[in-house]
Amino acid sequence: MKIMSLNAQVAEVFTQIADYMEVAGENSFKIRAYRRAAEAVATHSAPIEAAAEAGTLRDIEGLGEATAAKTLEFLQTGKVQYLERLKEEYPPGLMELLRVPGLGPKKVAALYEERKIENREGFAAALEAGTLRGLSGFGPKTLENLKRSLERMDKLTTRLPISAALAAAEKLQTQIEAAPEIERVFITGSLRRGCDTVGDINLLAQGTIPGEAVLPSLPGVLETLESENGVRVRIHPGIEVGLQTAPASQIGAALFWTTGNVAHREEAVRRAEKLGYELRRDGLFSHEAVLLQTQTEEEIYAALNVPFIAPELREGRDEWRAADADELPRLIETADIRGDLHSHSTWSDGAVSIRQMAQAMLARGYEYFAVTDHSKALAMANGLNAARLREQAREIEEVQADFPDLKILRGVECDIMRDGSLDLDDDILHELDIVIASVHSAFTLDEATQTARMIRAISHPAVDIIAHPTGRILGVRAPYDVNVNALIAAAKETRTTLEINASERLDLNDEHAFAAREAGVLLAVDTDAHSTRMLANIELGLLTARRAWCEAGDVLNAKPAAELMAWLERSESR
DNA sequence: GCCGTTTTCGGCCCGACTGTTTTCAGTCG
Repeated sequence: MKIMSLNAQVAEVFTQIADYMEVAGENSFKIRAYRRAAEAVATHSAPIEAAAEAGTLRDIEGLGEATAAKTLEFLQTGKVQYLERLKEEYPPGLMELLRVPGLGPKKVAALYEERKIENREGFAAALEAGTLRGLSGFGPKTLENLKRSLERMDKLTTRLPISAALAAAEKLQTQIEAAPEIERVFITGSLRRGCDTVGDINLLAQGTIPGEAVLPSLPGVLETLESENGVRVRIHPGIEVGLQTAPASQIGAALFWTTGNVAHREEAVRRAEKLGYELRRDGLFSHEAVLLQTQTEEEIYAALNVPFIAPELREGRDEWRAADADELPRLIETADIRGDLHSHSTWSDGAVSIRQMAQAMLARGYEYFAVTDHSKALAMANGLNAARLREQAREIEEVQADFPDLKILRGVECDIMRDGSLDLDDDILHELDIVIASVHSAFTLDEATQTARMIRAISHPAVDIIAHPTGRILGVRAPYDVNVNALIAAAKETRTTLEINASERLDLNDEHAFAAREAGVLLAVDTDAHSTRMLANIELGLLTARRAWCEAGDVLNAKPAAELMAWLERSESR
């Protein structure tokens, strides 16, 4: 479930072609070419339709004669015949099977050709019935692992990741605000609270015409649904969007009401009652039913005798008590972030050079950033060994000379091996300014083994940050089995920082980050940027940090450069 | 299918792990 730009849609076409070709057993270089084309279009910094119009598609590296032609075909007709033919040849359900960890193209082809299995349901049924025994390549252990894989996949969320939801919501916001008699549109609900995934998108319009007059006629709306309040529609490709409207005199109450969550709201209603008020969607009323100030949310909280409670805190957790005690955190903000400590360059699998990344970091107003390319175990990502890291140091030095106002840290994202050892020797690790360690393999270890593996890495004196500690990718990969509380305890003891990875991972999630912060573990909010446009994802990480009640002091990369360097040195000598 | 300071064909293409097809094919990142 994704809201997609044309770039993303074209990229999706190429990815699908590549997937079908895998199952068809096509030449692997051809498949790679389509995957590269997908990557090229997805990360192209301008709308692909602009390049198509200007006739410059072929100038995009990774697009050649065939892929440029297919891009044009898609932009003109909304389809690519080549893909349509592949879809006729193979059941689309096979592509879903390709996503099952442990099933690759060869096994999926075997399931289809030897057992006529066409989709995940058929596969699950065959696993259950034991009819796969005797099929070449499907021994008892493989079957057991595949069963575990399916169970793990069932735990995957089907909710919309916040990145896609925000993009969709902001687009709708602009469209609705263009309507006459609508003054302003607010994003509300779980999206406003910064939840990492959302079930639907809720909007609130300040205006005098009902939502029914606007929302159903917008482009991309598939159907209009039943709704008690306002109007609800389903938009392409299946997300529900609700729109309520309120006049300016009621907008504060409506915003408060629709933002939720329910527990937070109910407590507000109870408190209002105690004070002799009635808090409703359309305002805060006294006994005499006189409308009190509700043009802003701030006025509602003031009437309830507490300071304003930020949307990210409204989870019915502990925010009312903290508000009573005047102990609400001064939540971290974008302006508090001084740098990004996790980024990639073309030295490994990044899309841009160190120099380009430096320019983008400076443009964001950062004081510093760390170049943290992959280590050698991630061979596919062209990970670096010690020799290449030393070579890279020379380039960093060159770039650094041209950026006097930006401290460039020499770092690495070092793979944590299966046994918890690191992929690089201590001598090179100690040469670096900063070492991030992370897991990119053996996701299926049992919890005790996985936890011990990671604690060994956390305890390594050279390791400063553990990146994406649970390995999840929203909507793609469930977290591996690991005891996060044990990781937090180990991080606390060794003064290791845990990451809130602000990409499509949001890992740590808000609850784990909350626990880490409570334990006194420092967090790093990093984008793991593989391109300059990904630097904007810092906002998503900050929402998670705010949901974890983080103040600037809880976040490593909110420290000024000098303090950061001092912290890194201290941590080196621990 | 893409690409070219190796320029229009012939490279691209890594390395670990795992289970099983008992000598290596398939999968993963």
